[in-house]
Amino acid sequence: MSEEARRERAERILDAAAELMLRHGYKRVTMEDVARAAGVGKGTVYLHWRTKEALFRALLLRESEQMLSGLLTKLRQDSELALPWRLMRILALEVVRRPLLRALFVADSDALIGFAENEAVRRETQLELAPETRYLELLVERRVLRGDLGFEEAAYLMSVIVRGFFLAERTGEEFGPGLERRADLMADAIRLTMAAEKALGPDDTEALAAGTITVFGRTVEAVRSELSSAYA
Amino acid sequence: MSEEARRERAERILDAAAELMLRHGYKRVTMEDVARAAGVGKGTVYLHWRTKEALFRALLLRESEQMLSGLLTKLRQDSELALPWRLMRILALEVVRRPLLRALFVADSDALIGFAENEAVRRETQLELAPETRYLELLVERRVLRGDLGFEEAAYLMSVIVRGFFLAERTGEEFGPGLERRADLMADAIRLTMAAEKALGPDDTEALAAGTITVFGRTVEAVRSELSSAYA
DNA sequence: TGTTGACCAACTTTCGTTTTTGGTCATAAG
DNA sequence: CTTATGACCAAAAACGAAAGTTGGTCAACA
Repeated sequence: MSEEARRERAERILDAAAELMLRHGYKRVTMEDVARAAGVGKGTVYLHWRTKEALFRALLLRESEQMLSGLLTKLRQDSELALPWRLMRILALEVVRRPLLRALFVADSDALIGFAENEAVRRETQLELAPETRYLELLVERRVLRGDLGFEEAAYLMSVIVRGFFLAERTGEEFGPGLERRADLMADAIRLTMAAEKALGPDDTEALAAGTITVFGRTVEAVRSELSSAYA
Repeated sequence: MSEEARRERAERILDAAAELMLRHGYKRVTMEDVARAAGVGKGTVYLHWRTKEALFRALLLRESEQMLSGLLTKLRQDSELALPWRLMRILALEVVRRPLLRALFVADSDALIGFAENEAVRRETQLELAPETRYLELLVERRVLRGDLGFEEAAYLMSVIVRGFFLAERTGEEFGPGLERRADLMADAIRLTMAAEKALGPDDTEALAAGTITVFGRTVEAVRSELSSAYA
């Protein structure tokens, strides 16, 4: 079978799995369901992924890959997006709008019951895959942030605000401000709490963008290479 | 039996319940355990509280009452504490330092398993008992906050930051900054994101403090009156 | 009048049985 | 020969009856 055909089949299986996972949740979906929905035999699914967990992990990785690719494209078009308040805003929105990623971050939906319970799976799958730390280091090095914030303090603050945002998303629409506005408010919170007194010059912004692209580019590469094992 | 003796007995039962709850958690503690530890018959406990849930609810209310009383005392001594960044800092620290309240807010400890699961219990027991909304209205009226923030937006932001803080407390000490520093950073986040451009004058501060004392005073009164039913 | 612990219905835990399911592999198809 | 499949199996999950607990009551007692 050609590599291309294999790839297509893997995608078809992932599509089927995504559909089923959103409808019934990880636990209720059996490997046989997935195989049937994808129009292949059960054994065939195992030619692509060694275990059920690996299959659904790939599903979330694919979703992350798409999101990060989109992010990188936008980042290349507009360097200002590398500023943390811009980047976190767009990232938050992209995550919240993709049901599977939303389920992973917001940890609310039933979709992941029995899957993301597993703290190990979660930690790994969430894009803690690397970028967070390196990106923050970048921000400190480039003096994007208030000078009196050390790396760990910056990491703590970012975590409080961003995770506070996702936590709030759990309760859904019971807040007054709509989704976009909520994201704006979170972005403002980051900027006002963490931004250096003076704005970055154009050159610095470019440099930051370049670094950010590198960091996230590496992550997306790592994600892709993990995914590709299912294709070839 | 004298009112005073009743009160003492109720306190003794609560002490026993607190001790046991911290050691074994809500579910594992039986009413008989509590009665035995308090040196009374099981029926006697039911002379004070109609149900197990009511007993443990009272426990958390008593804890809240103590915390809020302390807060009010400090607030009367220093009007500046009425500013949200000062108030939330001290409140967060007081909560985190009291094991039972900590368990309630951080929702991590095993102590509350089977009790605070119950979203109803939780919502009511957390000091959402009233002050949050009124206090925020006060802040908006008194122009303590940025003028471009409506009430709902202010409420949203406050919720994101404060709940983000408590969420972070869940993971314990894995963060770099120590507890006090974490509280400071949260307070800064509130001030920088939400404070009006210009600081309040002394008179305004006094007025805000007075209002805040009223709001929290009412809450603490409500808590006390709920508690007193168990005494008399 | 105030207190208690035996009592009971309702809930939870336990444990043996049945069913389902993730994963394998001998076989069939190409 | 390579690739795909579904019958098959051990292990895990779901089920359910029986045993054990526990929240709450109240007749008896102090």
